Amino acid sequence: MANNVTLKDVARRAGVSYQTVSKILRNQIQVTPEVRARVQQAVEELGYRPNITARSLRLQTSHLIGYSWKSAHERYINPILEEFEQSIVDAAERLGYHILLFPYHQGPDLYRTYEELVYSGRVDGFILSDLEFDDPRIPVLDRLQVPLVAFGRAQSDGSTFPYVDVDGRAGIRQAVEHLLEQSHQRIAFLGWPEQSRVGTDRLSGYWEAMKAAGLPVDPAWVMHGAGQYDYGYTAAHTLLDLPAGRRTSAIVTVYDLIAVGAVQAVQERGLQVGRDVAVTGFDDTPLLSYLLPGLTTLRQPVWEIGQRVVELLVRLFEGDKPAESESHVLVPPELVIRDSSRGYRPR
Amino acid sequence: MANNVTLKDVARRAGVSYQTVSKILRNQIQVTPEVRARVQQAVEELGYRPNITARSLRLQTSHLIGYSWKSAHERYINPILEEFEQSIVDAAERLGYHILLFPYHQGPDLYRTYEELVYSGRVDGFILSDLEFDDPRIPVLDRLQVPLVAFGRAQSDGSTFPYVDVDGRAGIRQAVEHLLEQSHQRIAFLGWPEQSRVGTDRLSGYWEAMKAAGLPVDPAWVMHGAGQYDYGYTAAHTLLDLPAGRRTSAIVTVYDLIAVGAVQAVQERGLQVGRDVAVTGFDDTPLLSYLLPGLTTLRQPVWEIGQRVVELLVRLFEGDKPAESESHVLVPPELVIRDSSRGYRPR
DNA sequence: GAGAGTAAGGCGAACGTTCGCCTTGATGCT
DNA sequence: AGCATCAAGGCGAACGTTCGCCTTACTCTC
Repeated sequence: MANNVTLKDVARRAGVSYQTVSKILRNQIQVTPEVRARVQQAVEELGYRPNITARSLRLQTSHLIGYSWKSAHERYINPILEEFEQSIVDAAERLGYHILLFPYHQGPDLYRTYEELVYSGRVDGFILSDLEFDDPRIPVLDRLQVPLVAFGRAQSDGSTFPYVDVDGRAGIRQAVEHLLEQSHQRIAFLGWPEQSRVGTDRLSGYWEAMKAAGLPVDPAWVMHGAGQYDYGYTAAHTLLDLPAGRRTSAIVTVYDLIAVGAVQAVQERGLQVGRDVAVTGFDDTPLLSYLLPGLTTLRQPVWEIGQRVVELLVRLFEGDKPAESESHVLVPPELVIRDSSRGYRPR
Repeated sequence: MANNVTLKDVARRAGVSYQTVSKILRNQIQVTPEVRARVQQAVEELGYRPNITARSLRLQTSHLIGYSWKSAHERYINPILEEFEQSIVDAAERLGYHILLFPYHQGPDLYRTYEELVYSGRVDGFILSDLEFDDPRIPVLDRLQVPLVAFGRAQSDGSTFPYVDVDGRAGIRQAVEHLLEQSHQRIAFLGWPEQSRVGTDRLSGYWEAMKAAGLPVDPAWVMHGAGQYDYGYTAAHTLLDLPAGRRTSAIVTVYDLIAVGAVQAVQERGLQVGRDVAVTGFDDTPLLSYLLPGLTTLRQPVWEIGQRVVELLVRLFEGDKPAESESHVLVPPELVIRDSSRGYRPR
């Protein structure tokens, strides 16, 4: 239970009215040094702390931010999210807010749940992560007219909520350009299903880089799949089965685990990763470095994204209407070059 | 910003006093069916939701639980925590609470920070995870006299706060017994540093099982180390270097990544894991299953622990004084038997 | 038909703040 | 001396609930 030292207690001890104490503590009023000192002392002696609930009621703001993310299904793990969470908590704290957990589980009463949280004054706004293609949360929150910033973009339909996202296109472009520098010419792309928002974004980076280099792309090189390890494994085998003239010497993937599957396939063929076939991943998954130390990959600037998401949201709370360029932010990932894409020797 | 439909608005439309509306909605009063219907209709039409802040102020409880965990250092990842977080959010929601994130960063003003949160009425109590040997949070929160339940135990000094923890001793005992059944006789234990609370707990499970089986333990078999992969790797090599009569045929470890290192060492010797040397881990780390599918390990019942932690905490809120056995709970992990401990053929 | 009992709902107060306006007394100016 | 000015701090009200007690009117009982 909260401490029960209130303004009135402090006031009584300091011999002033409690409203005056409130104003003194927030520097909203000028008083004689003696009075200020008396109040300060009373505060210390009694251990007074302003009651946040009362303040929230009066100010009509909870200083709480709801964080909605997608529960990991079964034992799948998203390495990104923990760092993101840390980052938003850190930024929120810095700006005087706290983060309330609010996992998103699909269901018919989605609207009801959010409405509840917002109309009951529980939270001032939301941070969403794990946005999906046509995420159902977006229309719901749009309708509620509540401040909201997302990590990631949804489908580009009418609603244009503010977001901060990784520039997957620029990332993949970097990866492909890096491979081109290593004098690869035939480069495959293991992407996600065609409906995937993130997947198409990353794919376009591939196209851009190939086009800029003036290189032709064999349709067989571009694949779309839903799995992780297994998908990478079988897709890589398919690529390696192509006739010599069409066979790729490099495989760009949209996710580390897909890359791991591909590496496995390459090795099973008796080929050496890097020297014979280059492979790149995406995310720089922490644990992976123990098991496959040499994977070239793209590291998402998760910490920075978290910071910017919160800063943007707080600006919205304050009634700011940020410019387009400030409310739709893309941050490029960092290419981490390791052995899986080095030392290519064309044969 | 919160909806601004209040009890008074509903009351005006329904033609009753607002206090009556409040009571009707919470079923604290009997009214004629007509009045109830009028009120219900007004609620629906206006979209009334009780203001949580006002309720909190009146009831002197925030219905918020602070969750304090240790920020992952650098790129280390704790696979357990995400599920734990999910679980406590789920349980809290079920019981009418929400979880407020409050990462624990070491520092001199630790006390101040917690005091702030408690005395300001921000949270009703705390859940702690990642307890360390002599965790600094414990005395602080002890002094604040705030309801608190931990996932894990700290050093057993005076303060005996409620906790729910994995029974590491029982877990390791299970693992060792399983190996004994596979007719292993010389079993090594790769533990954590001697000061580690969790480490000594798990070690005692090893001793118990070996003693119960009446088997001698060579001091060289029991190792303490701080690392992860590297530690497992070098420790296993050391064990395999022992003279034939003292060499172990099984290696029990306290953490999956240590086991992975050990597996690597075993394989480098040209030995086959399982058939020649058995290895077991701890945690059933999700990603690992992609890379080392056959590792026998102990799966922590994280979901169940989260549920029980919250239930216990809510009981404390309600003024319950749970019995010793209810407030110090140990849950045994589940032994997941895979290939790394099967098919032993003594030579 | 008077008193007691009960059901339905009204009313004031309180939770601990913050905000805007008001009062008081001292000072300055002409 | 008379008036305006200003600094210091008091005071009432409001934020939206919940709680306990009170009033009113109706029904039952002998």
